[in-house]
Amino acid sequence: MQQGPQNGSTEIGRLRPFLANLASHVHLGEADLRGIAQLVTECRKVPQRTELVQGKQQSGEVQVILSGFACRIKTLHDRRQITSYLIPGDICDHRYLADRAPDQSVCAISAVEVAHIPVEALTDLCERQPRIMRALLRVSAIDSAIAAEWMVNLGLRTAQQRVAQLFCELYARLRVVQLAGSQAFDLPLTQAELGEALGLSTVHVNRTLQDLRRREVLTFRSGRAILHDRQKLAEIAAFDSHYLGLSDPTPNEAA
Amino acid sequence: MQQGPQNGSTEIGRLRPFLANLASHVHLGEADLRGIAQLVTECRKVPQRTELVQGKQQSGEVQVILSGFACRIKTLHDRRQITSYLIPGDICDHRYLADRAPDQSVCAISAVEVAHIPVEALTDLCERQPRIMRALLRVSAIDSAIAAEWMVNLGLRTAQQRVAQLFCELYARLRVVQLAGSQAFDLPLTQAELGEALGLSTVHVNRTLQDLRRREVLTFRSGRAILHDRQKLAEIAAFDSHYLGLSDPTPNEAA
DNA sequence: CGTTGTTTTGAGATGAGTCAAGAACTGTGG
DNA sequence: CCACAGTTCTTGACTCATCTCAAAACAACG
Repeated sequence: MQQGPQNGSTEIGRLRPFLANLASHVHLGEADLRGIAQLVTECRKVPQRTELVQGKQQSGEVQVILSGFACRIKTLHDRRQITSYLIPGDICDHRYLADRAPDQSVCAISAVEVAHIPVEALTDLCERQPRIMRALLRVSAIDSAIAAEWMVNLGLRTAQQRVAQLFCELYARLRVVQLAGSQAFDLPLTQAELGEALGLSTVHVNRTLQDLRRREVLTFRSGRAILHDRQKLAEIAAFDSHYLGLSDPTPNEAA
Repeated sequence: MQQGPQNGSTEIGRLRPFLANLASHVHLGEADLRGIAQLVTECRKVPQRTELVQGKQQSGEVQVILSGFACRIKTLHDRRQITSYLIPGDICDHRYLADRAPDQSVCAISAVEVAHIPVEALTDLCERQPRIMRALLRVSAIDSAIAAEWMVNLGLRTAQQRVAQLFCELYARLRVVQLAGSQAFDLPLTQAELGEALGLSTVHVNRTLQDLRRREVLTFRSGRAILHDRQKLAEIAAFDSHYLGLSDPTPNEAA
């Protein structure tokens, strides 16, 4: 299950979502991609419900989701708040940038493949390739922007709107890594897990989903989401994708 | 009102809160401080309720709060969500690190003094002084950690707990910049503004504050907060200051 | 086919919101 | 120093979105 560094191209294959994510913000050349791929020291599969990162525990490695879904979690008493969903291509914890221990734990929702990259090696690479540093900073900035949007969700939106906005967001993010079709995508979450992210009880998530289904806007069933009417969904959510920074990457600089 | 670069020491005086903030995470020497101070191109006072930063508008400058209070805001329809409070020493928007336009606007709550620092000059300085870069990244990481904690607030805590946690947080943060006494601090917010941050209606904030006052835990009145019983307040909030990263800075490296 | 986890339903409870109006401040100008 | 206008804070009464509890209906799976 553990594997040493491979020849670049194999790793590039596995890392595709991550590289796509980075490249969607800053144009990266073949050399950059290979450079990143070569830093991967380990690639492991973890079963669902496993803790990938323990809060308050520094590790010297960055973990990147290659496949499957995970989430960041904060716990209060015995209740959990999901502070973000991690999809393929996402970095588990951005605090490595500041050389700090994570303040949240990360938990696999489905079975997940993660790549490990030593922080030090990554930092070195960044020094040599500022483009890569920029890409990492942008990814991190977007992470913050998503957090802000989630605060709006929790603070201002109704249950309907929260669900709608979350599905809009996930659709947009999954498209970047080619994991969403034109109107559907896989999303291996339970309604309980949706509730933990949206600040709603499971029961209420259920009722809200039923309603959206009845209105033929969104169907979410057995791990698959179908957006029957994206227009309408975005309207309900008052969704403005701007915060996801999905505009075109800064113009090409080199190949 | 606008001022060119001054000799270092004057600027260091004004910038004290910012420098204290940075230095609380990474030890910085005199030279570092002076270096930062010299980058300030402008120092302006703005009246309360002024917009300091416009969302979606890139400016090439970082703004730092020197005195007074401000907040970041996201708007939905015509309702506002305050996504963070900015106190002296805080950076208005961290997206400069990623060369991106801010995605939130920043608004002065009280009259505020802000320093402007050109991003480019700052970036240059960071390249020469990695310690400074590290400090900036940590400050930004803490900003994210605060955001996560606010999500817990909005998603999991009751009105009581939200208010309690917010006051605990502000107390801790204000202490860093020497703006909180042992059990009281100035906080020029209205109850409505508290509500916009906490996801509560003004009326409910009012009732909650009254309750905390009656129980002799916290008094918040005419812009001043008195924490009669910090212990109790922290208990109510289930406050764990860990996320603020207030531990001692990494050990001294140079002067 | 029993076990376990997830989704649905129903019914009743409640925290927080809304609306509306009055009281208490704050600052301003005469 | 007072009167006035504009906020901000309080209160009361009523509504409502969402929660809790509890049990039933489904699914998935070895």
